Amino acid sequence: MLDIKFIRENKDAVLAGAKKKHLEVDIDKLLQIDEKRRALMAKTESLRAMQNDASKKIPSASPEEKAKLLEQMKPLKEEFQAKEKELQEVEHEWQLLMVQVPNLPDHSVPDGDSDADNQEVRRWGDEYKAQLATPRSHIDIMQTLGMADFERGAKVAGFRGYFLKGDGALLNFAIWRYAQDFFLKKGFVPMVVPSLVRRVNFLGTGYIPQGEEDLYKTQDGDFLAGTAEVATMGYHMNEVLEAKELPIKYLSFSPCFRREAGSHSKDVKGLIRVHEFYKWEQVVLCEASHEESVKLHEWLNGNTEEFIQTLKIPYHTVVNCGGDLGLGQVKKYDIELWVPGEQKYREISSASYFHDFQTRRLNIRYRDAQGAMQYAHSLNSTAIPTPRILVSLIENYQQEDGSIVIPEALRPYFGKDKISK
RNA sequence: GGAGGAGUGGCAGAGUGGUCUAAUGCACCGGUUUCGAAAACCGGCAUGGGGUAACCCAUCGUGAGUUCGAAUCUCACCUCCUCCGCCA
Repeated sequence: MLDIKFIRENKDAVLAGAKKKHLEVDIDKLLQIDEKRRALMAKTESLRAMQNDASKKIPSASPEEKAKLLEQMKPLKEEFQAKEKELQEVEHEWQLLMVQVPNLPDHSVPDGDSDADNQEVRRWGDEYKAQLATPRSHIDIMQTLGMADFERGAKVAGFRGYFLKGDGALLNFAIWRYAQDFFLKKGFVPMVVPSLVRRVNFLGTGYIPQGEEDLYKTQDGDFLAGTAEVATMGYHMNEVLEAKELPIKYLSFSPCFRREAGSHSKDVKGLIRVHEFYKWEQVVLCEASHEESVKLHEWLNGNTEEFIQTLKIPYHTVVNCGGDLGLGQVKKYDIELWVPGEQKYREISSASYFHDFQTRRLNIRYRDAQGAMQYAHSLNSTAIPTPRILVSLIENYQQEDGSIVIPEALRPYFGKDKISK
């Protein structure tokens, strides 16, 4: 959410930002409602002031004066109640419009419509790309080596269901434990966070109202989160943080659930796009400074790049174009790993910063050096998702004889240097 | 699942229908004192909104209600605590 004062004073910038993100937003209507809201506020407040004033006089008034005051207040009260109801309705309408206003993208975000227009900013590890004439897909390799079972996955869990099995399951655990050790050296506080969380957390992080169709909902009205970001951001909701404890850095683990509504025909096989997966997520709250946000954004993305480099998996990093940014994001980097079976890069990580867009909705503040309340800034980035990372790992490390070599960095966690039949 | 208790500013905590403009303490900020610090003392200090300003309005878990007037009374919901039951 943006500050209404900012929207009033920077209407053109807000409109330009929405246009860059290819999002529809009716700022004129919002400002019109805002005008109406403020006028009604002034009216109800003055009526209430009159009522408060009369109420104050009553205790010390004589019986005659008291009767007179009560008589005078009758019409006032009716008017007051009518205005207040009207104000309530306008406030509601105002709120609905406010949560639709997108955050402004950074100047450095390229123009573009979709992920096809994202721009490569770094490429690394071409020499580690699988050099086979006809590389096999991870689906083929994993099934042959007994590492995954997709047919029974579909039988048990339905479309996009999967089982990890044998070395597939163990490799998955090895990656978690390696990632844990690697990222904790960077100074994060580790957490295991809920995936089943309340609606307010999704509103706060910006996944609702716009992205509701991609969430699983329970009969109690709660939702299953698609990322640990939701619960981790909710953790400090309605709190005033100590300035000296900033930046707060969490490494959160959780299962993630995504309906993948609207992607029914995409990536229907294998581990690229599944309804249920697991993820270590980096979440940061910092002081309200653009420079600090930018610095930490680069740092978060750098952490994941560094992790991928230790695994020697070829990747490139793209800066997402305006049309590929979410409502609250100021700027986003995606890290995409090379998938030999498809001969293209596929997303593994996403690092974004939001300024105070999320913290304003979640009411997460701190007191600055001058003693004034400030909304903190928030950022988040994938640390590592499983099982998706297995796709590139397995396909790039496949050998001519159908076996897989285990990346050196993982061997202490996996216990073997090779998976073969 | 059953019974009882509680939710008040950054924190602790008083307040049970009208001087609540929310006591008090801690924390924090400024000052006096000091070579400097601690302690002590003095002063300041909730948040949000509207207004050029004086000032006004809202907020005591959330929402509705009763009342001229609600932190205080009623109802619903949320959360926490204690006990009983069940259970990994």
